[in-house]
Amino acid sequence: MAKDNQFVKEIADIETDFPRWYTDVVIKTKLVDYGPVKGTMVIRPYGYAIWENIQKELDARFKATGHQNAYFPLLIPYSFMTREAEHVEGFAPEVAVVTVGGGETLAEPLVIRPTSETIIGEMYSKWLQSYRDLPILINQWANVVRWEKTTRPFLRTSEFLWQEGHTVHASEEEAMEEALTMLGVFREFAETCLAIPVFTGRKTEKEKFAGAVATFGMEAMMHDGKSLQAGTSHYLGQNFSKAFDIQFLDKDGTHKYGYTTSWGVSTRLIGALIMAHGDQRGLVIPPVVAPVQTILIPIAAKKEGVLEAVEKLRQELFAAGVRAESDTSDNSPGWKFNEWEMKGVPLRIELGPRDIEAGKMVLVRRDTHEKIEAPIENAAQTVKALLADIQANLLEKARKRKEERVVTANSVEELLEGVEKGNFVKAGWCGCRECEDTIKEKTAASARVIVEGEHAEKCCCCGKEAKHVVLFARAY
RNA sequence: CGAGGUGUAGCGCAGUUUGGUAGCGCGCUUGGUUCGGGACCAAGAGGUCGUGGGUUCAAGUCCCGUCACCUCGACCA
Repeated sequence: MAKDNQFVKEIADIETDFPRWYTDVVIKTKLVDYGPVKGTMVIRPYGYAIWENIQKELDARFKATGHQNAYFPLLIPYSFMTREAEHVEGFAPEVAVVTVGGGETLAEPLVIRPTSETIIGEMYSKWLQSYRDLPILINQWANVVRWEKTTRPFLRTSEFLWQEGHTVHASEEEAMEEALTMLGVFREFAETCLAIPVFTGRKTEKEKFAGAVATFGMEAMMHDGKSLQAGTSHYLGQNFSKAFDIQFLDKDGTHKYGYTTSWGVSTRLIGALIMAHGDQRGLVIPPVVAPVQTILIPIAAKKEGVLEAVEKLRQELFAAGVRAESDTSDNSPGWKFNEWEMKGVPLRIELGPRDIEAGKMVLVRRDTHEKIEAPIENAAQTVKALLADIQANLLEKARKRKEERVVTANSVEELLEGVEKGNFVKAGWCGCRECEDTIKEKTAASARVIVEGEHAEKCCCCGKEAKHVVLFARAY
């Protein structure tokens, strides 16, 4: 394989120095910049455009499953946090608290939301009267703040953008179904739009959301074989409905507590797609969410007719629904090739005097680097077909890696060997916390999800009868 | 929170060991020639060396404090 380093001088080696590669790429491609406050990031236009595309796709899916958008306040009375015991225990260490407003010390401190179960629960208790009001199916697009100790752009920041769905149902079954449905929506979205195949399943007690009865997670395999939690869906049972008095009068004339769920994905998804698809030349953005799907590069731009031909082609593509841009800057073509490859644009079109004369264009795929000559006629059709093929190819590549890099282990030693080679490891587990902690301690791997429909004889740690097969991995 | 590292022009760095006029590359501005994988020539602009104090005739350099960021670990979307 050709040395990609000859093209990219300014990005750390992706195989040997992956963390550094990541920060190099997100900064140099202008996805983000660091904010002045520790752990904060500025999402720059190129990064925000990816988020907008993610929002658009997800929002359509939420609406299609019956949800409506709303917006709840950023500031939450501190006392709300303390109403659900596990919840406050989990979140208190990382909340930011406002104590002064208008120059005066506040009577009650206000929490900047780390998540909104509490304030939304408070409002739902007001809104819910009758079984006829159910289900309540609301989503909000918002920012949240969690005072994290170590941070990295997109993956963990003090403030991040996300969506959080919060629903109330009349029965346990219905709420559980909702939690699983939304997990499925996340999964389908990840595969269709981000080209990231994921593992989904229930989380262990240790890993579940603070205040949930059950948490279901979506885990994605990154380039280095580590796992990234890319989304979660929680079945909250009656924990929050009891803490916030979310009751309704049922058909039988008695008051009952509702069953609630919450589910969300965040700007971390941008980090996920970077670390899932990127290569030595930089980003590789799946066409569905790419801010620029096709970049047109004029060759010998000052020659007569070149810029005109490029602009005509760009407009034609744009009219056909392709996010196409042209780079008419003074930089040399070679510089532009590298720049736009680093920025992960799925498809490049080179158009020079020779092509124009021959009625052709040169297309170059970001995923395979393949050069293709095609007639300028019907360009939109050609481009759309290629973009679809690139999307499919990225998913297929990721799927192959996901399948190849899952191994099974019968002992902690085997588990360690597996994760050290950059694999996900399936192993039997007795279900006790001690074994989970021991495994974490000895292998630096954590239980990502419980695998459904598979059985193991023994716990890989203590040797007792296994209750579950668990997927272990080192995680971000 | 533990260990290590870095703060000097927009970016990347040298200069600190041994105190003595603030440097280099890239980028930026102007003009010209170029253009199919990071072009070239010429002329320019740009810095209270993270920050506060101290030592000294003199501090980017030495001493004390402090802040921020990065990397690796323990906890989290």
